[in-house]
This record gives sequence, C-alpha cells and structure tokens, in this order.
Amino acid sequence: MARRNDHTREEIRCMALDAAETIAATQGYRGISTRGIATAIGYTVGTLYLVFENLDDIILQVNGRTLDKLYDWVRGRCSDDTSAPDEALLVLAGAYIAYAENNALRWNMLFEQTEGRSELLPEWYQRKRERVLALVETALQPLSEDEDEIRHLGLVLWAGIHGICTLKIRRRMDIAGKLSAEEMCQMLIDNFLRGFNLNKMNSDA
Amino acid sequence: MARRNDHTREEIRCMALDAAETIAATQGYRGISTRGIATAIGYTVGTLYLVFENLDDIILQVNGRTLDKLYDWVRGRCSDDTSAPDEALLVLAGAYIAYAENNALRWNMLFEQTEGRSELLPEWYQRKRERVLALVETALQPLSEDEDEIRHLGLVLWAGIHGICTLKIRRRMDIAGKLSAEEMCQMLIDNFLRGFNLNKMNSDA
DNA sequence: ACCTGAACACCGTTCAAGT
DNA sequence: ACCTGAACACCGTTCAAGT
Repeated sequence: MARRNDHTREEIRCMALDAAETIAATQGYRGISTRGIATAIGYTVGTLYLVFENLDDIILQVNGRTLDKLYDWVRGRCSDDTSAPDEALLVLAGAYIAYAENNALRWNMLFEQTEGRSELLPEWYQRKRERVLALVETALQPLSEDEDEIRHLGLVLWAGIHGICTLKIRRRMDIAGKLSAEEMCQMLIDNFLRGFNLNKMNSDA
Repeated sequence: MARRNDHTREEIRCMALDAAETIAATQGYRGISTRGIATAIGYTVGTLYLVFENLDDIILQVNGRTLDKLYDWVRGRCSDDTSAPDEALLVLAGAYIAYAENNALRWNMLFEQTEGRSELLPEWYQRKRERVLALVETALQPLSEDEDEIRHLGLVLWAGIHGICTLKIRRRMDIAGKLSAEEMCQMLIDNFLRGFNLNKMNSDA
C-alpha cells in the first residue's frame, strides 16, 4: 500500500460519492459513514479527508447530485410551455411528489442534512435549489408581468407544495389525511390561483 | 453507589428529559447523547435504559413536550373565537412562526427525529400533533358546514403554513425571499380563502 | 431491587510514519 | 507525493456483577 496512484483525486471523489449515494438510497442518512464509504471504495478513511472536507461535505455533494436528478426529472415532465399556469403547476407538483415518493431516502436526506448546519449553504448548492424554484416561476409567467410578483407567487406556492409533500411522505399526517398529496396540491393550486385572479380582475377594473 | 434509591423511576425520567431539553435548546439535536444526559443527572448510562427504551425514545418524549408547549403558545395567542377565518388563521400562523423562530433548535428537532424512523409514531404522539391541527380547523369552522371539507381545507392550509415556516427558518430560501414568513402566510391565506369563497358562491348560485 | 462499570462494536477526525 | 494505520475522543447499547 501507500503511494498506489491507482486513481486520480477526481476518480476517488466520484467513487466515494457513488458509494455514498448507494448507501443513502438503501440505508438512508443514518447509514452513511466515512468508514463505510472508505471500505466500499477500497481506501482508508484518511484518504477521504484528502479529497473532502469532512462527512458533512460528502453528504452535501450527494445532496447536490440529488437536486440535479430532481431538477431533470421534474423538467422532463413539464417541458411544454403552452399549458395554462394551473395545469402546468399541477404537473410540476405531481412530478415533485413522484420523485420524492420513489426516492424517499435520498429525498429525505436533502433536509436531514441542511438543518444541522448554522452556516449558510455554499453558492453552488443554492443555485441547484434555485433552478428547481425557477421551474415554478416559469409556469407562473403568464399570470403577471411584474417579475417580483411572479417570484413571490412562486415562493408561496412552492413552499405550499413542499409542505404538502413533507407532511405526506414523512408520515406526519397519517391519520388526518384521506386526501392524497396530489389532491391536496390541486386544492392548493386551484383555490390560490382563483383567488389571485379574482383579486387581479378587481384591481384592474 | 448501586442501590441508591435517591430518586423514583418517575423522578429519573423527569430529570433526564429536563436535561435532554436543556441540551437540545442550547446545542440542538446533534448535541444530545445518552452519555451526556446521564452525566448531567448524575447517573450512569445504564440507568437510562431502565427508564427509556433507547435514545430515540428519549428524543420522542422531548419532542412531545415541545408539541405541548407549541400548542399552549399558539392557543394562547388565538383564543378569541369571534374573528373571521382569515384573521384567525393569520394570527395562528404568526404564532406558529414566532414559536419556531424563538425556539429554533427545539422546533427543528421535531423534524430531525421523525424522519429517520420507518415505523409509525406512537398514538400519544400523533394526538399531540393533531391538537395543533385542530386549532386550524376551529379557525376555519365558519367557512363550511361540511366537516370533511373543513378537515381538507385545514390540512392544505396547515401544510402550506408549515412549508413556509420550514423554508424560512431552515434557511432554504435565503436568496430568493425578501418576503417575510408572515407576509408569505398572508399571501397564502388571502388568495386561498378568496378562491375558496368565490368557488362556493358560484356553486351556491 | 437498583444501579454500576466495564465491555462490545461502532463513530469522525487527525497526523506521524511508511513507500 | 500519496496513502496508511494507529491514535484520540467520542458514540449507543447491553449485562454480569456488586450492594
């Protein structure tokens, strides 16, 4: 051992992230450990600290990958820009929920990680999140010519969809809800946009 | 030591939960450990396992206390049943946000805990959560005579408020939002209820 | 009966030492 | 220069042994 030079730093990085991703997808957040990852890629823990800052860094990078996949998935499902805002939003919400349901452990990790840290998340990570939010704003575009208003609408609706998804997937509302997450999103979107349009018509008149 | 009999089982339970609560409030979820709690109350780790199932159990009980305090706090702030649904909801949302902001570490723990477990939460814990949800439903009561409809409205609005609170407090939307959590809640509630009422009027006519 | 203390099997992180 | 392996300071959980 020592000075093996079998892999470049970048290769080790990839191998480690792949291994971490696999562990995350099968055992969840709590299953991830530096020692486990090291064993999986055939290196020592020490090596991981040459490539990553620490375990939190590794998890953040895995989460970055998850955000990319989530973005691609949702985007692929709502590519036709022609539909009305409410329909577009519903498709978007459905895609988000479907991803979260089908990749529950990885999706959960997005939130288990971030909460612990008091520092702000790095820029590259925030950008990945904003890309997803931007999809919502795009869907809302026809509703207003005021960019700020679109942003605000997007934020609130996104938070709402995310809240519904959270409460459903993390089983926080088992008893209460016979409604599916999709039905809840439909209620949210329909009523919210109806209320918004009514208000707009009134103030235009 | 051994056979000290200084405290009853119930006393030990209380001391341990108090200690855990203090640690949670100052260091957050990650700061809690059986060894730390044991030291704080002057017993050995072994003793904790005579009173609690495991660390998860301890944390769940602390979270139960948090839910009680949250309920009392929100309830105390919206006791007048006379106000209109939108106003009542806004007060409620404001109280919820205020609690979460002022007790961020303890509030966060409510969600950091629950995610890990695959099993359902125990009944006593679910009841504590439902009490909070019931406050929302009470505020919505004037809107409809259909109990199921009230439940559904409550679920969606609660999920929305919770989503906004989550995204704000956990700093997931630092850049995007100049809007405060309260303003976002107001947008949500106003538009949603306006949309709901419009729809109701139309179908009544 | 009540509680301890040591043991077991794990952690994350660091860093002198080997090649 | 690259990587190791041992060390340090922690974990959660169990359970024979002490009083």
